[in-house]
Amino acid sequence: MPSLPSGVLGDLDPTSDRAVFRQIADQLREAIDRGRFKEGEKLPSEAELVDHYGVSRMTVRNSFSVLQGEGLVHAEHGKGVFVRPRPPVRRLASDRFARRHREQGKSAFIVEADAAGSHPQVDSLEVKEEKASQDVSARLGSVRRVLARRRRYLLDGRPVEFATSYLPLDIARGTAIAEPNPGPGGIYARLEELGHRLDHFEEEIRARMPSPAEVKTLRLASGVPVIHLIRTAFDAEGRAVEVCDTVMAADAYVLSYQLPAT
Amino acid sequence: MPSLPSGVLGDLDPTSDRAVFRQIADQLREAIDRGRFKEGEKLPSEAELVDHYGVSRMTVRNSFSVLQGEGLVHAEHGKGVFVRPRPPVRRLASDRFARRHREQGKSAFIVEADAAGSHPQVDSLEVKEEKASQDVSARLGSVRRVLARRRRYLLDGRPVEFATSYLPLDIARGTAIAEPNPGPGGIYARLEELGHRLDHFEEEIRARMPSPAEVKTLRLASGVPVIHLIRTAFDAEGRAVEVCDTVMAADAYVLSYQLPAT
DNA sequence: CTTGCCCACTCGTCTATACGAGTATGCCTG
DNA sequence: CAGGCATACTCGTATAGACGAGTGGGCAAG
Repeated sequence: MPSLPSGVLGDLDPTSDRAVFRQIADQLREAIDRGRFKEGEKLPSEAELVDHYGVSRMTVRNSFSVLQGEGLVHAEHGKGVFVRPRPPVRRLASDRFARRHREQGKSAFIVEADAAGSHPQVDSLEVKEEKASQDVSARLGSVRRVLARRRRYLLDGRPVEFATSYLPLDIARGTAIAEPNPGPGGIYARLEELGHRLDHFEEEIRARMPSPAEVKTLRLASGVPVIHLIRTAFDAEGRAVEVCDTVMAADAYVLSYQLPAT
Repeated sequence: MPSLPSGVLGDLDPTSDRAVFRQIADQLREAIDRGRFKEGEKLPSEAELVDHYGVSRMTVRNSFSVLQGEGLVHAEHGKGVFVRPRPPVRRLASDRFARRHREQGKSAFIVEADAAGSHPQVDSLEVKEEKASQDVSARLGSVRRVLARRRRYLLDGRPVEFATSYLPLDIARGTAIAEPNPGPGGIYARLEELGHRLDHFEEEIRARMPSPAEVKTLRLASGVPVIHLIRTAFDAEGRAVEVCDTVMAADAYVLSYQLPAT
């Protein structure tokens, strides 16, 4: 059995009020923060820590579960526990839907990812008519049924975002918006062609822990929250013409907004 | 020993691949989602679930820890495990720092909370000069030392937000901004009086799990992420005159932005 | 009636053990 | 040399038991 790198981890304080598993978690966390264990690096195995601290295995596992909950480490069955690497972050600027960005052919996601040197993918295309949820109906102004466009975005093979656009049927039915591929500039370009000149967007942002379904869809590690963004697009008459419900892996995004001071 | 409410929780499927503690967590989660256990209500005790499912106590505790990680429940020592109530949410509009909101005497936080019928408090006032962190220095344009204004915001006694404003010394030193109470309209009003007409703000938003220090300061339950917002204020010359670093309890906030479509 | 104590019930921490399953390595066999 | 298997290591799941500590209700003493 390989022994621990000396000096990285200290001893326990038996006189402390702090629970043993918390003390161990504290020491590991500090070692990670100080860079003694680097991103992607393997932590000492459970057995090694059992030997080092003279505690039972469940106590060590308890420590790991604390760090997992904080999103600091992740365990891989059969391999070990590793410092969770910070994935490349996608930056969303508040002007990403401005009209000037809508002229070219490709979607904003593809363009941005290419620019950042990542390999973008969009999958799980589903376009169908369905009953509007209570929330969507309220946002769109009491519509009963809507066109729903679902898709999942991946960067370098990793799912980072899952989004659904909802549009009133009287706007979207029978148009290019109801096609799997709505064409250059996306559905916002199509909306404007159809005479719905976009005036402004409203975005609501929440953060929370993911549901089990979201963990599965976004392949989230434990300890990674999601950013839940709901965007409503309004046309020049003040009518809500689209609601887009987006769930993002929080470790893959920074949202950036520019606001006037007036 | 009180017996379980009948019919709420089913049996285990011994043929399933799914781990027993996950099956139990699934059943509890579903019962909560369906409203069989309401907000604030006590779940069956560990001992009751041990009896009901015929498993060991650690297995039941493991189930609870899954739900705790999802932010669905919280345990209270000596009392039980409860469905976590959703706290009242504070809504932050993107125009909350617009000049027109800056005329009256009280701070935005106090005004909004009063309007919402909550009892607001601001504590942990600390105002001091200090060395700028690398990040703050970069945002403010390579300043070495800054004035830091720290404060914590509470709603109905619960801490919801912890914020630090950083200002270059050449702007803030010796002014009302360096006072614990900067006066009506806050530091933005003072900045404008000092000739720094505010032009626009830039806000960066991240979500992540809290550090242990943040858990303590905001008294966060496990399974509650934080929203990390960094706002930079620019004056009419394009100079960054303030950086405000804010950490919010994610279960207490919805951020709302209004964006032009042009 | 009030005070204070005891006790039952709750979750928190920790030990010791067992077996299963995924991974990687190296050796052995063909 | 190539393939397959044995093995040792990893974490995952589950059991059974022990003691500690916070909470609240009931009972007994004052």
